[in-house]
Amino acid sequence: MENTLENLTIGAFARAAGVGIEAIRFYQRKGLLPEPARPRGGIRRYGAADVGRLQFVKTAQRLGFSLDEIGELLRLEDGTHCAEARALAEHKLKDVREKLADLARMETALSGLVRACRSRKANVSCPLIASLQEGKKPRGKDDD
Amino acid sequence: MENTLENLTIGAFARAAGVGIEAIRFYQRKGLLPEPARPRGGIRRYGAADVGRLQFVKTAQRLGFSLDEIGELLRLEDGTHCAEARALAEHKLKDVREKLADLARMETALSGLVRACRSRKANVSCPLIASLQEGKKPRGKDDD
DNA sequence: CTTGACTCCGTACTTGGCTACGGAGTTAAC
DNA sequence: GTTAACTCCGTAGCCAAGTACGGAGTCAAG
Repeated sequence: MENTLENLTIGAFARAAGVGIEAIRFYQRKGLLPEPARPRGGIRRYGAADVGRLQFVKTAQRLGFSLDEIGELLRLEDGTHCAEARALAEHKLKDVREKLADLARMETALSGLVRACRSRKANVSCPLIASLQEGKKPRGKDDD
Repeated sequence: MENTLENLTIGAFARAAGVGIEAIRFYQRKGLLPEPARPRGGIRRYGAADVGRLQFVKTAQRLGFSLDEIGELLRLEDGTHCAEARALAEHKLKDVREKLADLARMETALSGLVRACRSRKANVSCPLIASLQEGKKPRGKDDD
């Protein structure tokens, strides 16, 4: 049987998404990826939708989400009932927006550094810490 | 000796930044946080700058940076020579901008879901995977 | 119908990032 | 000046996220 985009062996699937076979099996055990049925004891086959799902897992991971959190995001993708979905989505949205704000501040600081480096050819530092402190509440002894 | 914001014991430092004492010592071993000198065999003291640095570590971690990468970011903060800094900063900037783009797409998908949930009170799903696929090169067999 | 590459599945090992433990020393409060 | 809480430092253990291994089964090409 040929190995088209809708008929991938696990090895071709892994190559298509740029991960190892063992990682795929690991994600399946975690419930993040489906385990297609084996035709009468044969081998499982995967399709483009699986590749997309796996790439999403890797992208989300890079954005700082744990596999458990990614599982929650995938439940949203898969469509859950509205009440449940909405609460979860709002929670994730808050998280994503905070990350966006922090990353944007980091972007500003880094691009400032690059610009400074381009003009004056001297020793420069980069106020990364200070830029991320803006917009965070200063911590007191009682706010845990 | 009192425990002011510029004269923190490690315990107060940990509480101020919301982490455990052992984590601080771990970051010190990794070179991410300084180990202040011990006054004639006494105990180390920490200040507000250390708190900021530690909070930066935690924030960056949440944004998907590993401790090694955070070490690189801190080298930028601390000011290295321009040539080196610029290359590193440009590299990190590229990474940050990719993350920003992905997070923004995720934000769009999630806020769309929340909006949909607010209006129709039905079963909805959330095209997270599709939204993140836009702007990614479709993978062929030769582009690794 | 064999051969070589691949799949399946279980188990074990590894790495990154902490967390716990414990004995010896330090400090602050009484 | 003793006591309770805290610090120091080394070592060990833990959890998340994989990675490696290996024997048995499957598949496709010759």
